[in-house]
Amino acid sequence: MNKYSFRFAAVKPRDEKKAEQIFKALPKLVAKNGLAGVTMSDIAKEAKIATGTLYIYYKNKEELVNAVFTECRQTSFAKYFEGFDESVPFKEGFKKVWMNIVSYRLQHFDEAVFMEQCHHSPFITQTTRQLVSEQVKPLYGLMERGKSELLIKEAETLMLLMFMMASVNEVVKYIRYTGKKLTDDIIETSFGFCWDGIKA
Amino acid sequence: MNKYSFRFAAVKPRDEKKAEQIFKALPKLVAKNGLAGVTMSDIAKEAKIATGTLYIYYKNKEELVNAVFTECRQTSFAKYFEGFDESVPFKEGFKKVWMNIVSYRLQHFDEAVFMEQCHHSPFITQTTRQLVSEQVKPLYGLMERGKSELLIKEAETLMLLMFMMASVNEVVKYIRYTGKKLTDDIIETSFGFCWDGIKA
Amino acid sequence: MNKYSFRFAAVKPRDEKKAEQIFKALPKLVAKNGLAGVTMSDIAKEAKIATGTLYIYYKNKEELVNAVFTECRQTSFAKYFEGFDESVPFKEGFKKVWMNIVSYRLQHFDEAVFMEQCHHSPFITQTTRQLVSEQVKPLYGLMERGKSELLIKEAETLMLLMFMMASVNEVVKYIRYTGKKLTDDIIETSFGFCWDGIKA
Amino acid sequence: MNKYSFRFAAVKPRDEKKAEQIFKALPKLVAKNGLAGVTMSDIAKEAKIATGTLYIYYKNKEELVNAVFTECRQTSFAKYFEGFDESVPFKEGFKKVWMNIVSYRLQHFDEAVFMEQCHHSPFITQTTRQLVSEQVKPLYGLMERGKSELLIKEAETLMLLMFMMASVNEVVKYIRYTGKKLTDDIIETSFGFCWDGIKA
DNA sequence: AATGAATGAGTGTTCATTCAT
DNA sequence: GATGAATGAACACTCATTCAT
Repeated sequence: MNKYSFRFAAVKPRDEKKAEQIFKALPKLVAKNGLAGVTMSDIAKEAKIATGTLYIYYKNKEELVNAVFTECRQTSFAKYFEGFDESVPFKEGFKKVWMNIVSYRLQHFDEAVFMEQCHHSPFITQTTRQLVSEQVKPLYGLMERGKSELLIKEAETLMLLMFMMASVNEVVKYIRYTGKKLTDDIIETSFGFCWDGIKA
Repeated sequence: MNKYSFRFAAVKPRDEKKAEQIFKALPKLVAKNGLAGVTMSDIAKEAKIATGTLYIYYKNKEELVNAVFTECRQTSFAKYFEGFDESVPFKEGFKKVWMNIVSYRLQHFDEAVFMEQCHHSPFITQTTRQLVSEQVKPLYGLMERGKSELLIKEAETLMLLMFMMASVNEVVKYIRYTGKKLTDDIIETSFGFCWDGIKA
Repeated sequence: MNKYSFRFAAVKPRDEKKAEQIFKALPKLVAKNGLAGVTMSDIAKEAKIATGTLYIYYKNKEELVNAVFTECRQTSFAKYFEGFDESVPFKEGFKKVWMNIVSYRLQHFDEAVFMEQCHHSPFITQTTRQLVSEQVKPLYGLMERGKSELLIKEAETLMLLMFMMASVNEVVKYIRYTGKKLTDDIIETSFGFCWDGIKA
Repeated sequence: MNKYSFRFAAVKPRDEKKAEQIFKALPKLVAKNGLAGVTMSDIAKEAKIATGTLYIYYKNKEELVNAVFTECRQTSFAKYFEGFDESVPFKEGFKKVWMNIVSYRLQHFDEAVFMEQCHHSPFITQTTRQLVSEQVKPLYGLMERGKSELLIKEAETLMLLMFMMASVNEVVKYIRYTGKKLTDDIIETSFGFCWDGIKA
């Protein structure tokens, strides 16, 4: 750099860390107080930023909630097939996925509660809801493979899937509300409920 | 002043019809707008009374929500064993109860949504939550009879129960979100998931 | 009234006095601080009511400003022809109206300032602006009579009218900014400017 | 370091081009949205600079508004006597000035609106207001010459001047609100109002 | 008891101003 | 100097609650 060079004015760029803080703050607060009880001021305080700053990242509360909701789902669905191997026998792969979902929801319980609360809230827009149905597709594929291998009951895929998710939610709630550790025993019992329920 | 005069009558501290209107208004509104979006003014309007009148029946919003929540649960649990006959074989009785729950939740879907929304809301007090566990007891008894007859897996009753309720919720959601009629086919499939999952 | 009669629940009706207080508060504040500087909280304080009460009488700030603006104009235009007699010679009648306007604007200077400020504000809607042009019609009629009697220059009525109002505003501002009394001398001089300017 | 180095030069404390952009932006925005509706961010955007930069040129919003207001008045008053020749007969010179003012205000209508809006705003300080009265002095001189030549009514100079400006404003508004071209006819009529009003 | 106008604390949001880059 | 993200006080507006009728 010399006298002929002009450094273009440096600008403080949007801070990725702040986006992350906001993303973490909302589910935590919702799990504690319900969507009803969370204010923008609460979110700002939890994320350790000023209220005004929230509005740099999101146009308003609705957009903030939708964005966090969408990202929550994306992040979680991304994990469901982690370590899943197409080549292993169906039941083993299915259990892997079932277990992945249980693990993720237990570790991110706040997010799970947040997403459940969002479902009937006026904040979540139709656009956001449509995104969700896209994300479910890989799970459909899995279930259909099970049916084609004649290992799974010949029922509508959506019903099978909803039942599977219901069983997942059941373990997660059980662990959370009893405060117990997720032992192998509990896993086997719960997965047993699920598998025996749907196996051909 | 005589027996026909009611000026100082202590009776009728409340108009049962109004209480009923309030009781119906809240779940309806919550199902539409989420607990977050329901105001006392909304409730009054839906119940066709004045806002001030709400405060004659309930001390404040929290008490109103708790009261309606409690009554919702009570009313619904009261129906679960309707037409249940101790003397019929276990599976038949179990299916009767399972079906009762499904039917009630479908017919009173707003109430189901309302209760789900309440679960993580700051409105529902600890006292109210404790009431709930009382109501569940008859279901415990049912499940334990199944275990003692060796028809049901030897798992913790709470887990079995939660799994049963999960399967109920699954059908209800399935019917609601697909908009389908609750056909015998769907009933058989769903109950099949549940029964095969827990049967010994 | 007897035991068969039911007094319908008495309700506190909208208080006309409050509407009046709001109507007076806004122009006063605008004259002091400009439309730019007036908040709903200021208006409420000046009208000695709670901020929330403003929203019982008006849906929002825009409606409040438009309503007060419209009423201001109506009230003032209503006074312009007070004591005006069609049968007196034109110049005399014209002077009466001119003087009425001057008097009114001096006595309600705040309102005059308020209305001027509104003119270029984003608050005043197109609907409100259209109302204004209706109110001007009687003045048009007056001016046209002057022209038909060949006492007034043969110019476009609108121009004559605007010039007349300009001369009114000039006296009003003069009195206000110098702090002088409105003497006969000043009246004669100012009206002279106006009359000599437009007389045939 | 020598005379060709500017490192510590006190010169160019500000970029004249930026000052000009700011000066143009404010009246334009005020004319569109009213003083009430103009934000520092709006000004920055319209002037194509960053908000922070505004604070390099002006300490705060009040100073900015006052500075632009003052400059507006200075620039406009500077034009009023352009092409004015002391040696031509009074009426001709007076008309020249009257016409200059009309022309300037029509061409810079935004500035005229801006200045009118400022008059009752909390932004304009007493100091700024005093500056204004200085600028008017040449107009006083003009009017007094008319009186001394016995061409103008023997009235207070301030009144004559205010009346003259009122007539100017009237034409300007007339042209703007009707959307008409400023024809010779309109000029003659309007100037006629003014001149006949004040001529001896 | 019933009403709904009135209240004012609290909400989402904006915006003048600051500050790290 | 220039930038625009960050700040938080202040705004328009809402809503649980009170109160005069």
